[in-house]
Order: sequence, then C-alpha cells, then structure tokens
Amino acid sequence: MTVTTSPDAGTRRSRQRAATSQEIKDVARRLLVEQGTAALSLRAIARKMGVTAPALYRYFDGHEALVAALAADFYNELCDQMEAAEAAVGSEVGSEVPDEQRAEPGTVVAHQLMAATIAFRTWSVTHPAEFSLIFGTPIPGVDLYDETSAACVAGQRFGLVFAALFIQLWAVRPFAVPDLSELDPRLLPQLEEYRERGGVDLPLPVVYVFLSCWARIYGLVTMEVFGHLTFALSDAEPAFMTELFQIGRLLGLADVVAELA
Amino acid sequence: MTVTTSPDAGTRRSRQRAATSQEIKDVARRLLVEQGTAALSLRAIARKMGVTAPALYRYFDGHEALVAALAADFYNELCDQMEAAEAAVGSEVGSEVPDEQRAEPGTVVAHQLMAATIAFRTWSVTHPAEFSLIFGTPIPGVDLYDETSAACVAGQRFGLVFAALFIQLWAVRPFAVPDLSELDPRLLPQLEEYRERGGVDLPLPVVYVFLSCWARIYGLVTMEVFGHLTFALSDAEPAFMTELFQIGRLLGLADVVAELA
DNA sequence: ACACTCTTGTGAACGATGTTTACTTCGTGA
DNA sequence: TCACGAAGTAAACATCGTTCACAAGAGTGT
Repeated sequence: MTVTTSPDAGTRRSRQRAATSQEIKDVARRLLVEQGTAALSLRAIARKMGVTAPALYRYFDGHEALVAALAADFYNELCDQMEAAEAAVGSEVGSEVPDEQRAEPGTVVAHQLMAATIAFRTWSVTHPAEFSLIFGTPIPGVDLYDETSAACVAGQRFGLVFAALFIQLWAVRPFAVPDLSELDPRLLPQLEEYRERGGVDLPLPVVYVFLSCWARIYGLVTMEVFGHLTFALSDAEPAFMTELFQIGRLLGLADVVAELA
Repeated sequence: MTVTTSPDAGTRRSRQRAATSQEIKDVARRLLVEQGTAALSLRAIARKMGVTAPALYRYFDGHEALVAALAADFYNELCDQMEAAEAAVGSEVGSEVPDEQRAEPGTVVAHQLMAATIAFRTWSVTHPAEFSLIFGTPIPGVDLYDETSAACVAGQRFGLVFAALFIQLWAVRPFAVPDLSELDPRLLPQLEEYRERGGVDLPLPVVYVFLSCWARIYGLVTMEVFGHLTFALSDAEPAFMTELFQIGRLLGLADVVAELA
C-alpha cells in the first residue's frame, strides 16, 4: 500500500521493488511524453509492462498517487538542471577571469541567476508535458501542495533554488527596490511570514521583488508552453530573453546583461 | 451535426434548438463549477437533463466540441465583465471632474485600464474552473487556438480589450519605453507581424511593453488561481494590487496610482 | 387530410478507463 | 522445511465517449 521510500537498503526484495517502482514511473513518463496527459492511464502502463493493471496498486495507491510521484520527480529533475546550469556558470566565469579583476562584484552570482532562469525555460519548453503536470492546471483530486506529499517538498526545493541565488545577489550586490510605501499594507505581514517560514532572509521590498520577478518568468514561460502566446509570437525565445534582460536591468545588472547580449 | 449559430431567427424549431443547446451549456457549466473538470462528462450532463447521452450529439459534435463552445462563452463573459468595468469607470470619473480640469490628460483611459485589469483578476479568481478551461493546461484534443473555432475569435476579442486600452493610453499619454537596442533582434520581426496582423498600431517597443505587462498580469493571476502562490502568500490580492500599481508606475501613471491607493 | 421528410431522442452495444475483491503463485526468512 | 507475506491475476463493477439502427414526433408540401 504505502510506497517504501527506502533507497536500496539490503533485502533484495526491496531492491526489486524499487526497480519495478522506477520502471512504472519510466513507462508512465514515456507515455505522458509521447501521447499526452490523456494516455497516462494505469492500464496502458500495465500493458506496456506486460502486466495487469491491478498489479500497479502494489506500488502506488492509485492513479493520482502515481501522478503525484511523477510530479515530484519532475520537480527534482528541473531543480537538478537549474543547479547544473548554475554550477557550470560558476566554473566558467570564475576560471576565465579572477574575481578581483571584475568591474563589479557578484558578477558570478548574476550570471548564475541568469543561467538558472534560462535553464528553467529550456527544461520547461523541452518538457511541456512534464511542465504541465507540475505548473499547469491542478489535477482534480491531487493536492500537489499538500503536506505529506513528496511533490510538496520538491516544490519547496524548487523555490529555494531561485531564492538562494536572489539572497546571494542581494548580499553581494544590492539593487534598487520599491519603497515600503509602494507596497500594499496588507501584503507586508504576508511577506513577513513567508520570510520567516520560507527562510528567505531579505528586506520586505526585496522579497516582493523576488516574487514579482518569479511571477514574470512563470507567466512568460507558462504562456509559451501552453501556446497562449502564439496569438502574437511565433517563437517566444527572443521575447523571453528580452524580458530576462529587462529584469536583469531592473536588478541593476546592466553590465551583465550587456555582456550576455 | 453542425451547431446552428442562428440567434433566434424564425422557425420555432431553431428557437427550441437554441434553447436546448443553451441548457446543455448551462448544465455543463454547473457541473464544471460544482464538481470540477473531471465531472464535465456528457453522460452526467445528459443525466441531469433527463435525457440520454447520445442525444447531446444532435447539438455538439462531441465532448471536445462542447468544451470548446464553453471556452468561447467564458472568453466572452470575461470580456463583457472587463468592458463593463471599463465603461463604469468612464462614467464615474468623467462625471466627477471635467476632463479639462484634470492635471494630466488620459486619466480616464488610465483608470479604465486599471479597472479592466482588476476585473480580469476578479473574474478569474471567482471563476477558477472557467479560468482553467481557457487559460490553463490545454485539454488534450481541443485546439482552442485553431482557426474555425469560436473560441479563437473570442480569444482575439479578449486580446483586443487590453490592446485597445493600451493604444488609447499611448496615444493620449505616451510613457517611457525601452530603447529598440534593448530588444532581442529576433523579436522585432515578430512584433512587426503581430502589429500588422493583430491591428496593434504601436511602435515596436510599446508592443513589447504591452506583451510584457500582459505576461506579468497573466502570470500573477494564473499562479493565484492554480494555487502556485500559496507557498508564499495566503491571500494574493494585495500582491496583485501592488504589482498592478508597479506596472502603473512603469507606464507613467504615478498620479493615477496615488489616487487609487 | 394525407403522406412524406427531417429532427429529435432512445436503446443497445463497443472499447476504454479506475478500482476492488478474491484467489493463486512463489520467493524468502525463521 | 514450512509458513508467511509479497506479487500478480482474473473477474467484476461503475464509469466514460462514441456509434449505430431504429422509433416517435413535428413540420411541410400537395
């Protein structure tokens, strides 16, 4: 019934079990990618595996549980991609020119933030089905943001990837932010609570700018993936880069933007 | 087979037909709202209407056609709401103070733009199921943005509500926009084509700002409706208003924002 | 008034789906 | 060795969209 999350601990049975569990998710993902959300059916998965549908209930509590597990995996894969892009920039930029010779401090962090954002879009655009599962319309009956859900912690990890870079950037290279008076008074306690609970240790206006930037990126990428931008643009990548650079300028990264453009 | 779009033209049979067609959509919507996307099934609709499922095929080509028709209706309802809000502001503000006495020209248009945007969010938040259908994950098998689809022209109408206000605002009260050099070169021809085909007669940077603003609004509202913002905010309305005002300032409407805040 | 046509609706059926239940088979740990 | 528990199966139930042949009815032309 309950999915044993044991990694590969001993008892060869559990290893077999984990392998089968993984195979189910692999087949499910292949079906999802190749034939769309509608093809993500237990029976189809079972058929592809040469097994009957009820057998899958030994590994997942049902269809929605499997979807939730997939979502968690996708979240983590996306985070991995973003962190990989971040790490790559770190070595590249860092090795080319010693940090002391740079005109501005925090250039590496800025590049990492850009790279992570680009990686977010790249993964999303190249994995539209997976993206839809985690960022699209909530699947009826699947509370992705429920506690006790693996997808929930994965989602929080995702949030922290951006947040950590933002915090670093602010620490090493603060930028202009709106005045507190420009923020809706009712927003402040919410930001305050998020700062504490989410571990985003920043001044409130910076927290707002962070959320605002994330919403801009999310909006643009979501529109692109869902085809809600085709009414205006045939290829959304240039628009994304333009928007990213505009955000960069907003964060006082004009030099980094000029370097990348 | 084909849905007769005749309003209520003569032949009492077609009136009856239109009424039944409307009842189907009404029942479908009630099911959608009360029980979610999954409950939007032909059989459930038929059951509620005291009729068998195949009867519905006399009115709609199938499940996806019904969904597309609903989407078109929702689009139009949303547009109506936005235009109503726009019209209300026009009379209010216009009657209070004669336009010549205002400090800045175009204040009415600015208020209308704000009101329409707020109306967009209000409708979206109070109609999450309907919103999901038109702005969420594309339903597999339903090309909402296919030509020949009623939803397509409704979608274009929606785009024009914002665009028209933007054009008016720019005409009467131009604002600061990014330099052409800040736009990705590959973006320019796309903007140019959209300007012509979409009838958005504006300088290219203004077209970009328009799309950027729309993406920001879309992103924030989508995140709110889909619950992708709950990780940080318990009530997204203050954040929305803050973002809206920030956009207003970006469009040189600091006075209007101050007035509304 | 009659017959004819076209519309509307029905019932049965087909192939899918998720899920539950009882039953079998078989590996593994004591 | 042997019993326990895990893994898998077959059958069944309730759904779903969709198609088909057919019956009843309204509307119409003569």
